[in-house]
Parts: sequence; structure tokens; C-alpha cells
Amino acid sequence: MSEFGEYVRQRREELQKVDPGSFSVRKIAALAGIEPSYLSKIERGQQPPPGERTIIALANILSEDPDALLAMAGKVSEDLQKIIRRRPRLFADVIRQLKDMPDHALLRIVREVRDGDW
Amino acid sequence: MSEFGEYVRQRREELQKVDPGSFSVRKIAALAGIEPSYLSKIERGQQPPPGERTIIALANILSEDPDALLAMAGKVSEDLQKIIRRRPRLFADVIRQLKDMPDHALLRIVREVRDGDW
DNA sequence: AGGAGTGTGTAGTATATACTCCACGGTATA
DNA sequence: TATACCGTGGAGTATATACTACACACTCCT
Repeated sequence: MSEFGEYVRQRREELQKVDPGSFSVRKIAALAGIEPSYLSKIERGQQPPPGERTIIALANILSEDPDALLAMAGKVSEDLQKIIRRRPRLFADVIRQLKDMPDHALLRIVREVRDGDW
Repeated sequence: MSEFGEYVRQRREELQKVDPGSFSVRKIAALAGIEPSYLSKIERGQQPPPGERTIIALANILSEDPDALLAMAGKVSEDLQKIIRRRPRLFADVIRQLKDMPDHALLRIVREVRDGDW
């Protein structure tokens, strides 16, 4: 079930084809600040996904969305959690309310709030 | 800094005054499924806040809001996280967008979505 | 043949999380 | 004076998290 690992490997190999020599396990691990063998194991699901710091680093290196990658790892970023914790009741209500709403409804909120009709 | 512990103790003692004999450390601990000495230490900040299960149990026993209590413990409930993880990009956007919005703006969203003008 | 770069296997470590178990001393009650 | 709660102290445990360190085998290049 280690969707995370598979995804990272796939994405890395994809980039490796375009720019070989820059996306080896060793190179990426070095950039992400971890050991190559560790990354290798993660990619093959032999180790669970790494910590938040490392996931975000990987996301940036691989030009992926950090929140999406964190989600694949079964996590929610600390900074989002912090926002929720400041006003737990309100955010809990909003999130639960939006739980089953279609994507376009969420997009509408983002748009309307951003455009300041509030 | 263990705001959590202090709050629980305060709330428990409050209820103890109204209904003595039903809100001792031992009674509450038993209901919450933990050892009395553990609860005692938590209330005095000698131990960090307990796990999510236990916090939610305490919230119910003390008639408190689980999300608020979890927030005091520096946590966000797993079920909220699960909702976010299903559509990480969308929810991340919504939450960050609402970060600095006043309470009434969030309330308005809750209300409007609930009332189905969507 | 030698070196550079590739991925991977084995073993071990440090720290945090979430608790339990038992025993002690105080107060109140009958 | 015994028995029944009350809170608490000290020590120990189980599991998870997030990694490191090092060595090995293979391929490609010159």
C-alpha cells in the first residue's frame, strides 16, 4: 500500500529520462538531506514515508505539490494544522461542512474569498 | 506551557463541585480508560497530553468540545485530517485562504453551505 | 583494468509517544 | 479503629518514527 514510494520513484525516473545524471537516487537523496539507501527503501515501500521536512524537500525537488505528496504519506502539513488549531471549532465546522461538497464548490470559496467579496 | 493539563483539571474540579463523588481523578480516569496516576500527572503538566482517543474520551466526559481540547494538546483530529487528505490541494487552498479571515466570514461559509445555496 | 556512478542489503541508533503497575500517605466516615 | 476513598510518586514498558553508516554488486566509459 505504499503509494507514496511508488509515486516518488515514478516521478524521479520520469525526470531522469529528460535529464539523466541529475535525478539519481544519490543526487536526490543528497538534495533532500537523507541517505541514498534510505530513499531507495522508501521508493520500494520497504520503509514507510519519511518525515514532513523530507517529504516537502522531495516535493520541491521533483516539482510536485507538497500537500499532495504529504497526503499520499498519510500526513497533513504542520502549518495547515497550526491554522486549524488557532480556531479549532470554526475550522472543524467549515471542513466537515465541505467534506462532501463537490470540487467546484470548494473552488468557488477560494475564488470568492480571494476576490474579497467578504 | 501545559495549557491542556491545567484546563482539564480546572474543568474537572468545576464539575466536582456541582456533583462531588463523580469527578474524582480515579472516576474520570476509569471512564477515559487510563490509570489515575497518569491523569493526575497530565493535569499537572508532568506528562504531555495523552493520545487522541483519550483526549476525545475526556472531552465527552467533561462536556467539552473535542476539537478544542485536541487543539490545546497541539493536535488536529484524525478524521479532519482524513477529509483534508482526500483532496489535499483543494482543502489546503481553502484553509490557507481562510487563515486570516475574521470569524464571521468562516461562520458565513458554514451557514451558507449548510443552507444549500450552492 | 580502473574509476565513476548506479541501486540496494544489513544492521543499528536516537527520540518520541502513550501509556501501565504498584505503592504510599492523607482525609473522611462509620 | 478499620475501611474507603482521595491524589500522587517512581519506575518501567511497548511501539512507532525517522533516520544513519557501511558495504556490496553491477554497469558504463576510457
